[in-house]
Amino acid sequence: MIRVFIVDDHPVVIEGLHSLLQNEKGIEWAGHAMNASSCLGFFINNTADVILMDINMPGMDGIELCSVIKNKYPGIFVLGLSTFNQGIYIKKMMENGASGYILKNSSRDELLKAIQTVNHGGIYFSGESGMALKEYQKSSCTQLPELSNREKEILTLIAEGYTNPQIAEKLFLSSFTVDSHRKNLLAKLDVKNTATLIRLAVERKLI
Amino acid sequence: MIRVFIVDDHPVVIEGLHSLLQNEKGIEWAGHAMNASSCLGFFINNTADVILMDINMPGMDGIELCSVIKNKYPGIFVLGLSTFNQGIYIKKMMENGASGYILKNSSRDELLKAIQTVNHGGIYFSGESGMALKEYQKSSCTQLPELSNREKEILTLIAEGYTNPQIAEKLFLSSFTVDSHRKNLLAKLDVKNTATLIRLAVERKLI
DNA sequence: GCATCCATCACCCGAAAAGGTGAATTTTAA
DNA sequence: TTAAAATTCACCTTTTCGGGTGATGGATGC
Repeated sequence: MIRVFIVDDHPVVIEGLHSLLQNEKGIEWAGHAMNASSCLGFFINNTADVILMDINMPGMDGIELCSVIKNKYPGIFVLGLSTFNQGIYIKKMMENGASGYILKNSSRDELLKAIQTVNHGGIYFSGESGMALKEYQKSSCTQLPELSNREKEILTLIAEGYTNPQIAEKLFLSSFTVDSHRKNLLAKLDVKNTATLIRLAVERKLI
Repeated sequence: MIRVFIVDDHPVVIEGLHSLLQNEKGIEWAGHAMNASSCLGFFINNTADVILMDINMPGMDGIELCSVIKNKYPGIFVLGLSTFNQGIYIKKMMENGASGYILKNSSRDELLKAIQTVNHGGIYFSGESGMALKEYQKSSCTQLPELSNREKEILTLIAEGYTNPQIAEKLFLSSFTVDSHRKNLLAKLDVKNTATLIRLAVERKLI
């Protein structure tokens, strides 16, 4: 029996999910909340296995609530829930400990599949949101200024810990040249020093 | 109709999956291969929607094959398949474009669920492998030397691009002190300069 | 009580990075 | 063909980094 709790500020959604899940064997309706604080209040004296959590809510939003819940109750699995397919929110939700993400207009089968999957520790994305996540990750990479091959090459060597003279020796270049490329990298990516350069490069998977 | 292709060097596994899937409506058996090269050969003149791919194979392994397949045929979804629950392989497989991972001893239901999920672009992890992935990520972080709170604080500020004097000002410390912590970070994490320090920190999620 | 780690501060020195400016050649794209 | 971008090289200055060494007080733990 999987105890499911809902957090959503739209009564329609709560009702809809309730009617979808109420006759489902294996699923128990643990309760619902319409904002973050009443959700946290519920979990002081009660518990559940899976929380279906809206991302957009007044006050504390789903992303923050998710983080709080997972810190306090790591055993409860959170499934993100939203009307729209917004990669950036999906990503943030996952970074804050969610186990997956589904759309509110998902089919009953998909909803059940998602609940069952996350309930035993799995990760679930509905097809469209999985796509959106990949799209987002792609777009967040391509919106960066494009680097030339030489620049990428030098960026990689910087990340590997080589200094300008060492890179120059490796690539049969003057140390001045490497320095120029390095400065161009800082300018192009709009960062001030090696630390931020490498952080950006790793986070955006440029290397 | 989802066309499923299997790559596995164990005849038993192929037979087992075949009998599991052959009477399933919505699933079509596209074929099988027992090594990477015959798999690639198949896809020259044929296609499929989902490939169930063993991770451990003689010759080119599943991780490499997955990468090749996804480069040549991005529309085909790959589902990793293995007997054991090894986080590191799961992670590599995902980095090479797989859409998920299941264990060979998964239930028939789980297998179908996984195939359906990845077929429409979703991401699927069986409960145990999702756990293993998280475990791996955790363990790959904890095997690093532990940093003190002050060190973590300073590491974060370095990654944000602040110099020693700027950090000193922010934390009401002497610039010498910040420099000491910085050198300790380099020593503890066994890296030679800021570039490798930040790369490690971002990759291992220390910040 | 003593060892260990943390956090703090200090100094010397050489190497490296970063900011600025300028310029030649080659490649690429419009 | 012509303009733009990439690649290459050069020098100057100031700041920052990184290696080494050493010291003090406080907390923690055995």
